[in-house]
Amino acid sequence: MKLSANEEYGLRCLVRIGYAGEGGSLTIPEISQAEGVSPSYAAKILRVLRKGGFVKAARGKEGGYTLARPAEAIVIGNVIDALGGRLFESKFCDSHSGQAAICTRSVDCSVRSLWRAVQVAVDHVLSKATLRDLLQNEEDMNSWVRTIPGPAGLRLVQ
Amino acid sequence: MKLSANEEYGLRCLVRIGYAGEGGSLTIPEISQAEGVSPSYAAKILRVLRKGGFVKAARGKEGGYTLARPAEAIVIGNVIDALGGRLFESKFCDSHSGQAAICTRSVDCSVRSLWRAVQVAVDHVLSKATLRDLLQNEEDMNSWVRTIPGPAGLRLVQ
DNA sequence: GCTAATCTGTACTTTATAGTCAAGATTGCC
DNA sequence: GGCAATCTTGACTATAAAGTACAGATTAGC
Ligand code: FES
Ligand code: FES
Repeated sequence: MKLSANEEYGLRCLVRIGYAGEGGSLTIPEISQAEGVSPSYAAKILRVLRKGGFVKAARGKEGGYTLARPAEAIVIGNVIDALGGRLFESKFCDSHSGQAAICTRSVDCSVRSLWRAVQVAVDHVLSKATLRDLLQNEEDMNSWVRTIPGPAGLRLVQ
Repeated sequence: MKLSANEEYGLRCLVRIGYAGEGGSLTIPEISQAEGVSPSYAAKILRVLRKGGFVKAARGKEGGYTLARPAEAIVIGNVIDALGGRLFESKFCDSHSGQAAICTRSVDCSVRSLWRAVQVAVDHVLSKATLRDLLQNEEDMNSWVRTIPGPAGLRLVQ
């Protein structure tokens, strides 16, 4: 259960573009340098973000990437889904092997129920966060996190 | 953000051994067949579970694997940590690149705050689940999940 | 139209994960 | 002791993910 490189850098690139403000744009070399990844790799990641509909690209001189929508309309959960897929999806149980009593896939499996619960917990946080929320400093973000109803908010406070 | 093969099969193997009951034991060929993985691979996974202190192995004829502790004393969160590591740990931000305003690693990063919140949400589910909880059918497990305070429980009900 | 800056797409290389294999060590039983 | 069933270990191969390279297409400005 790790973040993939796509997820880690993809989200950071998106935040970086968001920092450029309404209509502001950044080029691949700029993003690349800011995030400390190679231009080639940045291009690869930005392609995913573009295909996901989160950024728009302008070619040619004076080109660059800009947000496809206002930051508050970009839900982080959707971004992560585009960059790295979900932890648990319905087809998950079609792909793994094992027949007997536990994982009869689609009949009766307590493990599946647990994964589903974890996915719900993750979604609960990521579906509430928008890019707008990430365009603030860590302290403000921590305050925001505490506003999430439920444990994620509560326990972060310690 | 995917489950690794270790996590997926490791947990299922552990549940399988749990099904053998108090003091009951299973051999690698048995586990392998039940879970539909090769004996070699089952052995590799069981080694991780053994080193994590979740199962004990007996060699020789009449050997096999058995739970190292009662099922209710095995917290699934710990099992997953042993099998696949955590989503977010403090050293996470030491390893990624990028210097400028967002990810100054350890100074001020809203993204980090979000990952931390996700980790907390995951822990909230996995730290409450024990192997005992998984030794029941899916319906009972769903009921159990609903007892988790907060969103994971609530939203699974739909 | 030319040039330089930019994105786009595909193919490639490198590295990490997944999965296999075989030789060795331990134990119970006869 | 000898045998067969079992776990243990490290090295090996295969596959997927991460990261790079490059040739092509688009655009602004002159
Ligand atoms: S059937 Fe998918 S985890 Fe058991
Ligand atoms: S410093 Fe680690 S995610 Fe930004």
